[in-house]
Amino acid sequence: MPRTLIRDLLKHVGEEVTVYGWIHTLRLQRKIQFVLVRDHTGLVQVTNRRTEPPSELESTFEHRAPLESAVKVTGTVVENPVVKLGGVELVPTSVEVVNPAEPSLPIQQDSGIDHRLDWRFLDVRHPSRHLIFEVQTTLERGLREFAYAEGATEMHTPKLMGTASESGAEVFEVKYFDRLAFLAQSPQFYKQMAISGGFDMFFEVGPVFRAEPSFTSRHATEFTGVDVELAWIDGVEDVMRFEERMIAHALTVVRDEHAEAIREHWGVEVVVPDLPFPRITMADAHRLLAAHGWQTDRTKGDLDPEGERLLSSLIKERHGHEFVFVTEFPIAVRPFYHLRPAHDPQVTESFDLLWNGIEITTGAQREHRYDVLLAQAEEKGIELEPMRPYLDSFRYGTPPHGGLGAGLNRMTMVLLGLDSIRESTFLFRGPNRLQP
RNA sequence: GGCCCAGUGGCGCAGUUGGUUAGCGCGUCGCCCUGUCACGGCGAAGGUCGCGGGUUCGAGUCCCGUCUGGGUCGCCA
Repeated sequence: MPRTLIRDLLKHVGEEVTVYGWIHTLRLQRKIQFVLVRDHTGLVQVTNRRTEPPSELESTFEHRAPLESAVKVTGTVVENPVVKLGGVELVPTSVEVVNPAEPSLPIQQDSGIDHRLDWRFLDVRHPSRHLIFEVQTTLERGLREFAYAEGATEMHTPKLMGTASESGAEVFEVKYFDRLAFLAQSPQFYKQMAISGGFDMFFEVGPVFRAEPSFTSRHATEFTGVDVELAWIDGVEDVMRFEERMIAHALTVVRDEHAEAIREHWGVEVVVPDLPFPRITMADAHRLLAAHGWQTDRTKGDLDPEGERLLSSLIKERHGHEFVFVTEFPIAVRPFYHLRPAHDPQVTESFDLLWNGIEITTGAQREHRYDVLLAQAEEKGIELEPMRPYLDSFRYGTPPHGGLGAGLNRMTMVLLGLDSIRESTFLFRGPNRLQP
């Protein structure tokens, strides 16, 4: 029998079908057995009346199909309003235990996150956890769809690098035959090189590695980055306009496809944000926050996590908006390749995008003039020779450009209101976790 | 890395000012139960309370050390 997906059973009332899935719940009574079978599309109640003598099928449920066993159930789809789950039930004619689970599962739904991560494959079988990754797929697809429609080329840049790309301190070293290589902490240099290479719009979704021993609910040592780079821009505003439209599109797709399931499983309403997103300069953000009691010992002018949360809540109060672009970061907290505006050389043409208090993006217009780029790198005390190939790419007509890097797992976390990036990462990598 | 918190049967937790056989829920196993839908009922198995040391007549409980994990800060997406 070919497979029928559980969500499609209503189309097959009265027919004999076979569903493939896992034993979700067993409710075995004297005269009748109720067994919930789950596949990735839903749950169905398998209803089996006991017979005298007991059928093969009956004793299978009784003794040979522990919870989470993989099964194929063949039976007739019967409409029955008494059944709360979808109003249909499957009256089985045969059950094949394809692969039994061991009795007594190592985790349950309310197990701690760390323990669940040890048994992640079991954890993500649960419908609400499964949904996280369905949503993340749709979110990624929405972002990609938009970029494609705008004319982007999706590129794939190396994750092995011969030199540390930016700061050096936060990259992983790996053995590379008889020398050292580094894991890419962003496609930054490569995507700019693509702009120099004549690609008008660069798009990449790929792994990003950070050797930061950060112990927070929003950090990982490996995560999925969404990178965009745009050529021939007139200013950083073009980058922000691109991103807000891209996010609004992606969230529209997510809402259309998952709003109901997200409400059911996570109690969250998917909000498609209005355009444009609110914007505030870092200087204004400081003034606004100071007026609301924010105190910081930071001297360099960046926001701390508390400042980010407070700013987001103030913006939400004033504009009813979950997003806010913070612009014009001071040069001290930005890398050498960010463009400095003529009107104020102490700031950069850059931004962070906050979503409900969490930083999900950093973006900027880049310095495309070779001599200025060199001067800014030297000013930051950066060794030039190791990044010669990058610097050389600016010597032959690089157009003005800018772009952004966004964290896909962070976006999913904020979207669903999850309390940790561990939840929105299938197999999390952190300072204390390399397995599974 | 700093600070804070936690570690008790397979899982989630309780354990009162240190005091007999360390409880509860879920799960597991056995028996019972005419439609359940968080199914229900009865019974059973399963723990040297993270590890090491100390205080005490007596430590899950107090002290020191250590390991593991969580939260937060720094840093960032």
